[in-house]
Amino acid sequence: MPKGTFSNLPEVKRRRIIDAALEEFSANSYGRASLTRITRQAGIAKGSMYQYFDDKFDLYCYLLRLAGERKLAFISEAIEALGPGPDFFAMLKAAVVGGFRLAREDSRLLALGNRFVLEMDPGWREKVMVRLGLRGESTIEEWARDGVRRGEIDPGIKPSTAARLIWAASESVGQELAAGKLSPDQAEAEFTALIGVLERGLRPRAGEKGEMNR
Amino acid sequence: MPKGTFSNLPEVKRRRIIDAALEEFSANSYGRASLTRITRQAGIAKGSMYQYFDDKFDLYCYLLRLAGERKLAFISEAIEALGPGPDFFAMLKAAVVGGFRLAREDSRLLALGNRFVLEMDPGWREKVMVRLGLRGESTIEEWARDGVRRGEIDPGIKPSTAARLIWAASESVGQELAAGKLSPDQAEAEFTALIGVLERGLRPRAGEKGEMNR
DNA sequence: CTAGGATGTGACTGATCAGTCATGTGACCG
DNA sequence: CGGTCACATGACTGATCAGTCACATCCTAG
Repeated sequence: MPKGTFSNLPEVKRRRIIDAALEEFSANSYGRASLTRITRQAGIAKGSMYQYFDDKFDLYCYLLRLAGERKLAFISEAIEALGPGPDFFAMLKAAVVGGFRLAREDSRLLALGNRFVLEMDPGWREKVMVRLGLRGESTIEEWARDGVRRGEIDPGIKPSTAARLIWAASESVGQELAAGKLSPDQAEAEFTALIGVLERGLRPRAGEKGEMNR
Repeated sequence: MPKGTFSNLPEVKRRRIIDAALEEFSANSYGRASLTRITRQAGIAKGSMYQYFDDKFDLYCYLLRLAGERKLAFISEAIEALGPGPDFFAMLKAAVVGGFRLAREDSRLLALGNRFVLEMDPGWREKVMVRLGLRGESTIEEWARDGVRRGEIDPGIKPSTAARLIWAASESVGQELAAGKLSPDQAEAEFTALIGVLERGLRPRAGEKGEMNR
């Protein structure tokens, strides 16, 4: 976490630092991002950065937490707008598309998160997850389990299989959105198309018993 | 390409160098992989490496080409074993699962390729593709176009959508296989389950016109 | 006005890296 | 034997980095 000195900083300066760091970490992998460049960009001395954060890792985790919180806010809002007891697929689409909306606020926040999941060393990723107190991407799998229970997903399909497909689809579009190859609108349309196919594949069919696994 | 001196090397030494380089580049991203470590591991002087290759990039491309050729061999073999005029989904499954078999020969070859697609800088990836004379991942999309023509895929689904789903699914499983989180057998089973769902989602349904996009 | 804690600073340390180059070695030819 | 040529070598260069630290500056409390 940032040290007390950071929260004491005048709003403008803090903003400048966050901005510079976000710029650097969303454009480079953790390893290639340079504190030296960040401090230069923010117009502060290198030593100052160490008044505010323990080290590079600490700064990175702070930013990632910021990004995560903003994204979660978008997702929650989108889901709540759905009203009570939403269908699995409706919820999914709302969540993913809601998350994409983060790109409209600040595409660097989205890019930061996407870079994180591409980060190569799994042990390092785990360390970050622990620091941030997060579980893995098991949420979708839980939703899928509920979906099966409610008869919205074919019981012959393992929840983990459904979750993997959905996760992979959302990552695929999310990466292109963050890379700027897709506009937010295009990304939304693209994911809608994907989820349409997946829904066809996952929903139970009348008159079938569902014996695709095991 | 490697210089002439490299091909003149005694088999054993060449093998040692390839081995050390493969180890390093499959365990680290391009940026973090160290030529110094490779030469140390291979038991040669640093200068010698520059007798064999132009630079780090040259060495990397050489390895990636090796990996690509081996993988393609596995894929071709699997597809040919299918006989003439295979169904889209049969071909797809054979290709992907065939590719996975590379892991049995040398999991580092698979890991190298997977690391490449995770590599962060798109401009850099493009540079490598150009050097190796490869086109993008458009092959699957072409297959999908053929699949639509032959009525194996719902005409309401864009080939690019189908291709994206399939690519994402194979990447998802491939990454875990390369990371050692899945055995080759598990990976094969996992992908079979995924493609099962996708097939249900993509195949035309009797009595439907197919109006999912546009 | 002054003492002292809090905060700002940038030159410095030690590490690592890709790539270079002067020098060394050994094999083969005349 | 001497000369030449292909290859081998590792100390060196210049760059970059995270992180440190002795010192400067500011602010507040007494």
